[in-house]
Amino acid sequence: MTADKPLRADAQRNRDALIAKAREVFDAGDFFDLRFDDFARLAGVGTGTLYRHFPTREALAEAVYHGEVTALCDRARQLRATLPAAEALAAFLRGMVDHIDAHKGLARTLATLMADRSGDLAEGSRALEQAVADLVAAAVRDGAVRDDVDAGAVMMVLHGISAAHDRPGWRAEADDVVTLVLDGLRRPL
Amino acid sequence: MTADKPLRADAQRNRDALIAKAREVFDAGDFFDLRFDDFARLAGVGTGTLYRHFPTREALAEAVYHGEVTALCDRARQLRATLPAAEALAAFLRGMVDHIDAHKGLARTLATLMADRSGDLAEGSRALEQAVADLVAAAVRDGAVRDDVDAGAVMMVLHGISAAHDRPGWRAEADDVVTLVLDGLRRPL
DNA sequence: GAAAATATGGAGATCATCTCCATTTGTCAA
DNA sequence: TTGACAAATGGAGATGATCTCCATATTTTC
Repeated sequence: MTADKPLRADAQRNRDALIAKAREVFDAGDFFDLRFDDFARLAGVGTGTLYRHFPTREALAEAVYHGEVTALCDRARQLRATLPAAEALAAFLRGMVDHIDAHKGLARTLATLMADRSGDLAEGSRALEQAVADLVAAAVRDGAVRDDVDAGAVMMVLHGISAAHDRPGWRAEADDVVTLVLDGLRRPL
Repeated sequence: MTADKPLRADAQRNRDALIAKAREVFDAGDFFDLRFDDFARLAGVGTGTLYRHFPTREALAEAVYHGEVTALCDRARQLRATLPAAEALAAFLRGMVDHIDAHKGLARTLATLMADRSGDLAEGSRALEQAVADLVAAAVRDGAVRDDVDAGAVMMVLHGISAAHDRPGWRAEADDVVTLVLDGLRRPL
């Protein structure tokens, strides 16, 4: 959503339709088999409209990702409000693995489209990083985890989990990675 | 290298030239700004020759990656031969961070090109995974690390380190991730 | 040295992307 | 409710990158 002013109703409707259809096609794993023009058709808009809202596939992916991140941040706040800090962090990380597992196609497509921009990303990634930083900081304050590793390292690990979606043993390995990281965070206590 | 039979000398020469130039352009970060036809020109071959050896940019990336992996596997063997198992594992992981740090453009370009295929990859990735598995297994035998986490989890983390190359605090975070993983591996001892 | 097989390379065919602009739609004020 | 104005639309066609075909060149083997 542009920060400036709200879109006209028809523009908002079209943008929402594009994002919804994109999420669907991403999760089905079909996005790369489609011409972008044809994706516009699928979403019920013209090519000019598609390009006006999202000049690149990556721009579209960022918008889809933004929606995912919003949900994940809500989840993080929820956990912090209801669990002790260390448990909240653990639950959040394991919840992310569940989420990626439940939306494999989506995770795969987003990881691929955004492979060239994991760091200086849109608002989305910063918000997620802040949510993870808040979870880690709360656990540090509780004395439950070490204070010499920040959220950036956890984000990097989450990125690896998300980006390695197509490994055959992905689920078990992702669970193991979360275990290693949580144990590593508790290590020097 | 095809497993079947050796290439003719001129074909081998052209293939080597393509791979060498690709590595150079990848590390310079220019690959995505080039038309593939123009890359052929830069490498000193015709478009037909480029497409004959590497039908896609991803195919070219796999060949470049294969060279990187060969070097990394050599390094792993060297470390296993000269250090105690746990130290060899630690040195290898930290060495990978050094290597990625020294070849940022290369790591970035490879990660981007191969974003859609981290798992069922070419011979290259399997060889690296075997090398890491051997390092982990040796450390388990020494009783230095837990035996309930296999090399797949370590590979996933390494993937995250490599794929998150453009984060502003990349180096410090990568070092922290290796620390977390090593501490996590030692955790329940 | 000749024959056969394989490799080459670049013009041009193919195809996906992207833009332009005539037309349509939405919003707002009177 | 209507008209003016601004913004949005969409698709034909322009643009540009990819990819293939095949005449020619080179390598290999006997």
